[in-house]
Amino acid sequence: MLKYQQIAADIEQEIVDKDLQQGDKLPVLDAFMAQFDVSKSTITKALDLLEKKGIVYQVRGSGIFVRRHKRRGYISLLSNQGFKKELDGFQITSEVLALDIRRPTAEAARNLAVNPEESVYYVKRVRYINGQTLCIEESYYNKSVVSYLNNEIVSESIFNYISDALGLNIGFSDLYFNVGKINKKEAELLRLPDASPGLFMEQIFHLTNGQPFDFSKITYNYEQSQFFIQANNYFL
Amino acid sequence: MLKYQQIAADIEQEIVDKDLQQGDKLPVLDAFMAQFDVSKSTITKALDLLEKKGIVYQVRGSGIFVRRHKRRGYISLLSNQGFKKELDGFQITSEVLALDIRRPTAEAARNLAVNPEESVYYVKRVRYINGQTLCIEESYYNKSVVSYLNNEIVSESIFNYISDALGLNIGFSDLYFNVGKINKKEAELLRLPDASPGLFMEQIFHLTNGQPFDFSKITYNYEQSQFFIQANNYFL
DNA sequence: TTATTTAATTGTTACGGTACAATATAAAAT
DNA sequence: ATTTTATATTGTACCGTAACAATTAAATAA
Repeated sequence: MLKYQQIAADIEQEIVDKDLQQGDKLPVLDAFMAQFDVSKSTITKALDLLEKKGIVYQVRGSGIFVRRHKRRGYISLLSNQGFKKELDGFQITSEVLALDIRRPTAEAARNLAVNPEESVYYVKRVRYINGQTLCIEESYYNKSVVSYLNNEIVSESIFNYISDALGLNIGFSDLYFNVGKINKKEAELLRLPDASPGLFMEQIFHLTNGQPFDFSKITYNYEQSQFFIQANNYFL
Repeated sequence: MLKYQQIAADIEQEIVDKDLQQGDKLPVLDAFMAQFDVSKSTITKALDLLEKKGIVYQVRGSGIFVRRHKRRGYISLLSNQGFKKELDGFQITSEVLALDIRRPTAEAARNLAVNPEESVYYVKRVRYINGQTLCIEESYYNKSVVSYLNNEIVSESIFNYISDALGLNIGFSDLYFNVGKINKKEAELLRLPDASPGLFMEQIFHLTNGQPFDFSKITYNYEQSQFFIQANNYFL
């Protein structure tokens, strides 16, 4: 792990350990320089990382402060790690409805930037949280990136598999969503009345080199869906 | 405007002018250094800014590439400028239903970090896009930041007023949302059937010094609401 | 041709330094 | 007391340098 990453992790851990709240002041730059025995620019880089992650904000002439933590139970749309096994203490489980290799839809081929003739992995899952249905998820994986998948990998975290087993780095994702009424099939899987409200999301994940490898369409149970985003103002 | 901001703006403009697409390669760092006659770290800073904004991504050993533009008609949740007058060519207008000074709700007081006894500005608006209802918006403004508001300011952009007239800098915002069914009142204002799907959003805007100044609750017309987010993977 | 190794390209980390701008604090003036 | 002015604090911009790591391209070997 690089110096600035380690320092960022240490500072973040300290915020948790000391249970610092929104607006609480952290030590000044010079203090961090002394504490970690690195140059000013390395500290600055660590703090910029924490700022991007929404952990702190910096005010020139004043100091470095803790930013608001998200409310409990909300899904952060910027963490970009797919689903984890847990969310604020709630267990997340998943049931695999389909796992096969097939021709992508035109839409999937476009978003994965693959030839429509070239077959891809297709996975359909239902996820549960706290005993309730959370969402239905249909994912297409670029086979030239994710060359092998099985039931075990899919029911665990695919993202961990890609990072750890394949040694690939997930870089960024684009996310589109809108709201509508779910259809009969979706209603059945989500155990909701037909035409209930639903959140429809499309997400395209890319490696750090820009290659898209995962195109997912997710339909959320509106009763279980609470989301969180932190935005920064990067105006020019 | 600072050097690195100007350079970022220039590069962004060039991407637009040359109509560069996802994956297209930009000149290398050394070329930018020569073009703008600045040091490497200034170019890096400009590119990091463009990366945060989701305009480009950088790959070590390979180059700097254009990132996907959002699809047309989607509202970007990270731009953080409130509503503009226009979205992808569609006119956005707004009708002011209420504008007064009152005691904040407990919720508003908490989110604005003001004393519940201390009165705040309250604004209720309906926004329209392309002749359709877009959303209902109830906003609370901290009076110690936004000391004066009138009908004209409110029906134009409050954010421009805060930036330009008051000389304040908007720093970051926290955004929460969930999906549900709209009630009778909301249905009427949005010109939708009762119990239609709706997206319910809460957003808290902060100045660069961390002070919250705007707490807004927005109910979106599900037929007009398409959203876009770009996420980056800042893992430690 | 295909695979492997080597070299060149290209962005990233980390250092050091100087000057500066925004804020906060202390001192002085009203 | 209140406002104004000076001073100290604190993060930001920009420069330059060196070494490094990931990728790509070229050269070599199988």
